Amino acid sequence: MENPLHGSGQQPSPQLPGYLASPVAAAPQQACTNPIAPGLGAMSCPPPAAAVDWASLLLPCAPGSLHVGTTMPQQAVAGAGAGEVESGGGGAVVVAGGCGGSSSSTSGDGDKATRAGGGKGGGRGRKKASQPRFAFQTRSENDILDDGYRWRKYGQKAVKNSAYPRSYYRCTHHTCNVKKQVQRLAKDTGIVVTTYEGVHNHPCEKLMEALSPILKQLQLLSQLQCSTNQLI
DNA sequence: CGACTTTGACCCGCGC
DNA sequence: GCGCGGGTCAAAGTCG
Repeated sequence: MENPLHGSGQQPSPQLPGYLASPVAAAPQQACTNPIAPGLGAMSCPPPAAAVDWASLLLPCAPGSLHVGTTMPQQAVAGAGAGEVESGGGGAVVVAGGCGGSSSSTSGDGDKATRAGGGKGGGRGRKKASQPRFAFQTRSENDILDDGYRWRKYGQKAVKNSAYPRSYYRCTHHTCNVKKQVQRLAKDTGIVVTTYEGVHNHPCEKLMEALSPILKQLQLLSQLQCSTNQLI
């Protein structure tokens, strides 16, 4: 569910699992509101391997790559800040910050990794490294959407003007600094707004699991072809 | 026992 | 300068 780009003719962002970008059937009980990725509402839905955009998944982030779903029927909101993701009900919204820090909606004070301040809370990474950022909505009963990556929750905050809290997740991969925020729309509690920030610098785990048997078959085929050529 | 979630406190940016 | 709201940390608790 989480690739807002697919279907727009754009190359899906590498940081989002390509299989989620595929127009696969949604789970029966989950009507995805994202016309670009109609299957993205299905948390329990296994990756539809046949429809995977493998190439995009394995690509590293291309700074400056497009993140906005241009074919969205609803608005695309620049700088999807927290709580800024809204739309007329039912429609999907894709929000994009610029890749490479070109258009982050936040104050853009740079990466304060070496922030002063000790004690509890000292050195907290605060806003806002300019990371590529996009948000989108899915209609789902599940807040947590299985995008193929592993996430660790590191915070939850009550959001003003919303009965539902916002949850903060971070990719569990050691070298990966991707974060995402998950929040239900106040206007339509059936809609989950997910905001990704950053770019995965590692392949999707589930993708690799799905790929491994295919790769093995490819190896076998390649070997077979080699031996066939030798015979000829 | 490691990985993960919960939760309160802390810090920072921004608007007034 | 102050207060608010958002984002993050980290200790404690939970789970497999």
